[in-house]
Parts: sequence; C-alpha cells; structure tokens
Amino acid sequence: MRSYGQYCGLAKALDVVGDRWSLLIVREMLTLGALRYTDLRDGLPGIATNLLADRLRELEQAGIVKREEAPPPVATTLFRLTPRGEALEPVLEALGRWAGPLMGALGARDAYRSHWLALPVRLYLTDRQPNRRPVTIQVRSGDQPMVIETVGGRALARPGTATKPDAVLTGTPDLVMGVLSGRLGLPAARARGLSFQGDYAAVRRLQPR
Amino acid sequence: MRSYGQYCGLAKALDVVGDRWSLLIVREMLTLGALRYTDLRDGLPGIATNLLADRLRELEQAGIVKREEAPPPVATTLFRLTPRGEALEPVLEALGRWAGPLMGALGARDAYRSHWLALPVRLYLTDRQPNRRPVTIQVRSGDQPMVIETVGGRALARPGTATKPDAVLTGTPDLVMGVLSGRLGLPAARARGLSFQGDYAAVRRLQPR
DNA sequence: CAGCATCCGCTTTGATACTG
DNA sequence: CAGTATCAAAGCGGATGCTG
Repeated sequence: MRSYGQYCGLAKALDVVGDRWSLLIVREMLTLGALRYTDLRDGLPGIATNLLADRLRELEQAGIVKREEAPPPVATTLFRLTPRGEALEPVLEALGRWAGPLMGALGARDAYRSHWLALPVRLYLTDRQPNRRPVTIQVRSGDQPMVIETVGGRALARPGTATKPDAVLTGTPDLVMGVLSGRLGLPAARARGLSFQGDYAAVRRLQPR
Repeated sequence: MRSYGQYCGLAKALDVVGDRWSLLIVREMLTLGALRYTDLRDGLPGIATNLLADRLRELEQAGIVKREEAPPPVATTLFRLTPRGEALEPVLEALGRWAGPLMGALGARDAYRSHWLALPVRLYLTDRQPNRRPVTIQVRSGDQPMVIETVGGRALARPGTATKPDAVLTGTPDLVMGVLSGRLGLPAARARGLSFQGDYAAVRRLQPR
C-alpha cells in the first residue's frame, strides 16, 4: 500500500495493515496459530495466490508475521504471528464487535469456514455460570466439526468432535451464530432449519459480553 | 470495495470501512463533528477529490455518514457521522493504540494537521490529579494553535488559544506528541528543537492510559 | 504437492482540469 | 463551495506455469 503520508497514528496503522486482505490474513493466524501457505489460502477464499504471497512478504517486513521452517518429517514453511502481530487482537475485536449488526442472514455468495467461529466465540462469549462444570457444545456447520468448551468463565472453540456434548447444533452458520449469541431464539432457529439436540440450558450459559 | 464474500464479522466490517481513505474520513468527523466538503479535503491531505466524493456517497449508503443542509446564512452542505458511524470510535482507538510504536520521528513527507492531535489526546491521555484545578496547555504545531484542557480526569484538545496557559509547547508534532505522552523527556525534546515555556508539572499530570 | 512467480484483463486510485 | 470529468498509473483477481 502506498503510504498516506500523514503524521497520524491511524494513518500509520493503515499504512501497515490497511491493504486489502491483510487483516484477514492476521485473522487466520490469530485463530489457528502457525499455518502453512495452503492452509492460509484455504482459510481465505477469494484471495489470489500471488496476493497472498505479496501480503505475507509485506507483513513479514512489517514485523507482524514470521516464517518458520517446520522440523522434519513435515519439513514445510509455517507462518505465524509475531507478538506485534498478536497485538492486533484488540483491533480485530473492535471491528468484529462493530460488525455485529452486519451479520444477518447468510448471503448466497458468502463463503464460510468453520474455524471462523473461533474468534467470535473467544472474544465475545462468556460463561455466565463459571463455577458449574464446563459445558461442551458440538457445532456442525461448514467444512469441519467444531467443539465449543467453557473454561474459567470463558468460551473457546476448536476444530474437533466431542464424545458426549451437552448440545449439538447443526445448520447454516447464521443460525448457529444466532443461537449461540442469543440473538435468535431456539424455536425461530428451528423454524429456519437449525437442527438442535441436547440441553438448551447449556447453550444459554453462553452470553455475549 | 468489492465484498470479500465471507460470512465473518471482520470481513463484513472491512466490506464497509476497509476501502482506502474510509476510516480517515471517519477520523475527521469523529474529531471535528459536522464538516463541509472543503474542510474534509483540507483535513485529508493527499486524497483526490473524486475519491472523497465517492467515499462520502458510499459511507452515506452504509449509514455511517449523513448529509445535512446547514441553515442560512451559511447555506452549505455539512457531513456528519451517524450514531452508527460514531460507534467506530473503539475501532479507531484500537488501531491508534496499536500504531503507537509507529509514531517515531516526523518523516520528511509526512503531512500534519493540528487537529489530528485531538483524537489521541482524548482517547489516550488522562489527568492523574483530577481533583486539582484543571490544567491548560497551549500547543503550537502545524496549521493552527490548539488548546489542551483537563476536565473530569480526562484531557480534551480543541483548536484555539488560551489566555493564560500553564504551559506552551512549540515545535514539530513528533516532539509535541512525545512530550505529551511522556515518551520523550523535556531535555531530549528541547535538544531536538522543542520550545517549552511554563510549568512542566502541568504536562506531567497527563498520563497515557 | 507446497510455495510461489508471471501474465493479462479489469477495477480502483491519483492527479489534474473543469463546472454549476 | 461542492463537486464532476478525464486519463494515466497502480492494484487486484483469475489463470496458469514453474521449481524443489
């Protein structure tokens, strides 16, 4: 990106992360940690491969991303956020929170990856009964199953399958997100196609903050 | 901006405010309130006028900016943030905070407008002795004089001149910002060309949070 | 296959000139 | 004052090719 050439913090920040795709690349690594080039590409549907390579170079130059050689037997390149890159979390949080009202029904052209659930779950959901036993919720939406677990008053989502989840949500991501956030009641979500099994109270322990 | 086409809050937010210049336009209105087209242009050195017109239209469409007809005798168009636009403040705050380390010495090609001081002062400075009488600091840097005043434990900056300021800072914006933030000591700033008169303790009451 | 680089058409941006 | 018009340059998206 060309510099704005303004002595202003906001402009300087945008000089570095204001390029198209840059913050979404940060999102991927903030969500999943160290990633291979191809994993990044899969998590960023729509990006041109040369742009991904360009951005990774620029972010590396800016000290936001570092490149690691994975040890054998994998022997591949891994991309990971530096501490400076991780420090962008409050920025993504603020933007994501502001975007709340924009997350309506899933559009016909909207791509979705299951792991995109992890960031909002971690940043915006709390466990309103942190002293009871942890809750496990299985989500089936998108390209892979996800598990949401509560730990220490917070909620975390990771790819995987739970053995005995308290609840299972299956359906499009807008319905799943709607129910998890409490924005959408269970009957309304079911009417729109969500499949729900288990204990709804387990879901209601999660609360936006 | 073309949509990323991703069902993810961050991507949806960037669909709306990720365009080049958009957040800087928001900065201007968040800092100064309702503004005329030409005032906006003056506060955004480097923007092409057609781009400013385009962005204002897009931001208006997105419900972030509204257009007002100023009453006579002014009879001009004013642009102002809607509540939805003002809700972007935490985003600018997070980005600005992250940019701290990027605000080194003023670059040869960096433009500067005095009122850019207002946002960092309001968002990052507190009065560490809120119960004492308010402090007034005059800043002379850039295109117009600015006054910083403490009120209710916070600091505010506005264009203008104080009659009897506790301190007066004159010099390049990097030195002024350095001294105000405490990042730069007074002797070091003076050695680099800052002119300081008055009570340094008044400045030291301001503290980054 | 992972990790790019190159090429090409299209869109966006930037600089400047002009207008009601 | 508040834009529109025009045109060149840069950036982006998509396809494809190359290399270890």
